[in-house]
Amino acid sequence: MSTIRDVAAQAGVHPSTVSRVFSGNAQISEATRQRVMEAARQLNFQPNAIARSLSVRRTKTIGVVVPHVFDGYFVDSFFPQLMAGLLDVTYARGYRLLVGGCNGYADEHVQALDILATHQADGILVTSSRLDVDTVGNLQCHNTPLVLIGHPPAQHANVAWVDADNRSATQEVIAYLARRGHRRIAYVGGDPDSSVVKERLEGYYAGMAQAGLPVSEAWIDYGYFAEDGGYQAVERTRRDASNAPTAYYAANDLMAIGLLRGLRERGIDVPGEVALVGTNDSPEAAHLTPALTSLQVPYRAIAAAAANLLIDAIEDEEQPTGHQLLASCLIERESA
Amino acid sequence: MSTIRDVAAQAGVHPSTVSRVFSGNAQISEATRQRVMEAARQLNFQPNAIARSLSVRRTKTIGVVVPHVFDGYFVDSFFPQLMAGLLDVTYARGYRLLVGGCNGYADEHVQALDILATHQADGILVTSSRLDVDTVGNLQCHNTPLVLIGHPPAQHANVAWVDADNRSATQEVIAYLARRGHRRIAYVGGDPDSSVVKERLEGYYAGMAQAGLPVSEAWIDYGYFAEDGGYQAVERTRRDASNAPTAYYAANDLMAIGLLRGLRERGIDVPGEVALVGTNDSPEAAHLTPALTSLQVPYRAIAAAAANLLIDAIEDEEQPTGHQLLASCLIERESA
DNA sequence: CTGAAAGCGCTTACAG
DNA sequence: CTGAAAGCGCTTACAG
Repeated sequence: MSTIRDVAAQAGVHPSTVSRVFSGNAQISEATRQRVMEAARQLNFQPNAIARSLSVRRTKTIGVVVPHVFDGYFVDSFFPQLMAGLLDVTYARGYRLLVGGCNGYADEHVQALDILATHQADGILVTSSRLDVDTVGNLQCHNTPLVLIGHPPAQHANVAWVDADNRSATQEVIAYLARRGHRRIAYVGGDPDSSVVKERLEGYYAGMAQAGLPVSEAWIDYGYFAEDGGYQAVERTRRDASNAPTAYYAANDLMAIGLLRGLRERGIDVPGEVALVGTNDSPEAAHLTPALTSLQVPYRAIAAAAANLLIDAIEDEEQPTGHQLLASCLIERESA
Repeated sequence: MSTIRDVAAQAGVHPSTVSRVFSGNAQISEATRQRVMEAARQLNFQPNAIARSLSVRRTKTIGVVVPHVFDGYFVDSFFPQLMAGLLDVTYARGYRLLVGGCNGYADEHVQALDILATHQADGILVTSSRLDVDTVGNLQCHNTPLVLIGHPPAQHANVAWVDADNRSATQEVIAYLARRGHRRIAYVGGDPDSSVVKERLEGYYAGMAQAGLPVSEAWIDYGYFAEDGGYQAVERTRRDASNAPTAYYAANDLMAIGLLRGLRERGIDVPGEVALVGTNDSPEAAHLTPALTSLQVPYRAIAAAAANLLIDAIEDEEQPTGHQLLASCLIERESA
């Protein structure tokens, strides 16, 4: 690989001149620009991005760590939509995306911290749904720009974040179900430690309260975001036949599919006897029988908004601030 | 941010000593290691990865550019499985993944070249299904390690690649259909310029020939990998009712879903009157009615194998060589 | 508009 | 085992 030096020699100019023609923003006479470009072409020169990054202290890269910790992470639509939104804006704005893997929630934070601390990226997006106070604090204390996808812990109201309207959207779903005459509505929530699940649970309680409906603890279950978890929730929520739910809200479609299977096995007709609403509008939702009514969460738009917030901050050389709550949309199909 | 200098000052040693304790592989007395670590802790020091990269000429990053050019790219299971496989091995081997977007096939190659030329990554994975000779040549002439996911053009037999057994797997599917008594079998292929589609078409012809079946041009159609393309293929392939196919093989599930819709609209029963086989075993395949028989392509394993090949080459400081052909597996369900 | 120099923050032969 | 120095390949005030 040739360097700026080689090109300079070839073109008969100083290396700094070569640097100037490649960095774009400098006054260079057309004649020398030509000479330099020609020399560069001959030597097949392209500036080394790493050297440039070290010098300008900017990598044109944003980091994200993906927590493929639960079964089905790469099957659910969350991940591809997240990447899609991130790539939409990083590409448009001339950035690249540095993706790190991890092997659990704790490690997710370690990896994110590592990307920040070692300056591998100009800023970082954190998607963890299990953020604790310390983690956010640690992430913030490197003053590299940081934006969360999801809500921050209450103590860190100052970090920038963007999220879906989990609480109110869930509340709306419950209201929708109540309007259709359901009184015993179950909530199948996924990982109980995740903040989304907590927000949705709040929305569930709010929706029930608003509709004047009592809540039985037996209706609240956690399917751990997996198909089998949804399946098992059927058994657990229907032990007392006289108190069995007539409607289920599941916090992702995978669990809704498990619920559907469990209900079908018991000969319970959906939506005839029991209504079912999933979340995420996964590719399979439209193709189930009955087609699954699902709460579509705008992950792609959320990811894009987060990336924009982050890049804005990077380019303005300040910590990102503010937050955005994007609206979900209930896709009504046949199951409810 | 503190640097190696600050830590050296604090610990009363030379900067090179600090470097040595952090680089791991150097003889350092336990006493000075302690002093250095303590100083680093106090100053919250972590080595700057960019500076290190410049010095060692290694980024511990591999690049990939994702071509979200066709409708449904982020819906199909190819993309998430690809990322899953890549993350599995990059994570395990201490690498990160640098992902670039692009806005079309031509740009895909520009981006890949850019990542290489600017040394942003130690090696690159190319997933393009529309590789031409020049592109591969250009990519190779930077002698950064390169591995293709998919077949190389014939002229570049020396690049390393890993792919699914597209040709023979498709041939097997045709044989399977022929064994079940089908004689008029259609091929709905996706983007005709993509190499996968060409390989599958070869497999189709081979399968038909092997079964002693004539092929009618009317049975070959391109759905451009989109649901609607599959839908439209129904009309085009059935103009001559007496020659209408009794079985369809579609090169992805999205198109198979479109075919299913088109057939249903015409009152044609699947699998009663017409058999249908898709490709990729997308999440929705199992949940369609009838459940879709689909050729499962081991994308995650392919991506993992490619990443391993690439990282092996990077660490051995040589161009990767060889290739791997991973077996697909027909998931038999109800549609065929 | 262009050159000469110092610097970005590490690493690593070379001595001792 | 540790220090002093040169180098990785750029950028960017500072002069002129």
